[in-house]
Amino acid sequence: MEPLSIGQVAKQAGVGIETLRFYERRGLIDSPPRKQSGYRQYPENAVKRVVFIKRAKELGFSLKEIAELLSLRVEPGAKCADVKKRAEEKISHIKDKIRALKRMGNTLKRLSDSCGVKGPASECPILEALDK
Amino acid sequence: MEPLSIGQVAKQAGVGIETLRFYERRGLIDSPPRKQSGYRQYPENAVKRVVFIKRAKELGFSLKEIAELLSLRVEPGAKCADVKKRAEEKISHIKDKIRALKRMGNTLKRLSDSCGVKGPASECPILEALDK
DNA sequence: ATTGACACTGTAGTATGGTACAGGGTTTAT
DNA sequence: ATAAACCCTGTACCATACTACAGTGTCAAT
Repeated sequence: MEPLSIGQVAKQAGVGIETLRFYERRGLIDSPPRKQSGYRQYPENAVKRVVFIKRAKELGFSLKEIAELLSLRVEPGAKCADVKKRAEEKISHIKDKIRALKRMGNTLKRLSDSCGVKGPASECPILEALDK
Repeated sequence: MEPLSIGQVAKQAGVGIETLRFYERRGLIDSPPRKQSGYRQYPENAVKRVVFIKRAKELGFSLKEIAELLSLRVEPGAKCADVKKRAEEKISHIKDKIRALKRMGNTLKRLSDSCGVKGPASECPILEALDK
């Protein structure tokens, strides 16, 4: 399999070239081998890794958290149990996030439902509720 | 009613003094009148305004969005429906996030459940799945 | 009157997650 | 061979939402 240039990885993963170099500096992707010219030569699975990062970001994980998730597979002495433990921590973290978002959503929904559509904003129950 | 000092407003609203000056620069709170000394003299309702900002932030609005929300109250022609529409947009974003998090949580859970505890991480099904 | 707490402006720094050059060298296609 | 397209490092910059000074002036209590 032909190694990929940074531009090819960027294009396939749907991110900018600068973003890849940024992720590399942050340790989210491995420093790939270089050509004699210094050009990066990415293995094919680099694209998958970047897509994973993108997805995790969309789910609200910070880059730091994503680095932790990714480090699960790199640590040489890591036992499967360790990985499982981290995964479970993440699951609980995800549940907390869902709960917080649900609270937020419910509050907004309650307000929105109580909102008529004709009055001036000065009588809007959303604004009034927030004003208390 | 006695006007409030910036420190009093900060304390009552539960924010830092610097935050108030920052909000003032951003146009989220009105520039209050000043004493001859230059000290800010806030009307009592300044506290409510800051609490409004705090709550809206907790509901996931950015300061920019909050400024827009606040401006709706001031614009004479603003309809309650406009505010409702913005709230509903927020609700839909929140729902998307929850759905995505649930997917990720389920994926992690499935992996975690299939994970033994004795093997080295290199054979861990979680890690293998992340690589896909 | 003097001390300590409080306030002022202006500037700079923090963290997060990138994005945009400048000033080079390299590859590829014609 | 030469031009376009690509890549390199390093640094600086963007928005967001604060937070922390430095250097100075003011207010309240004793």
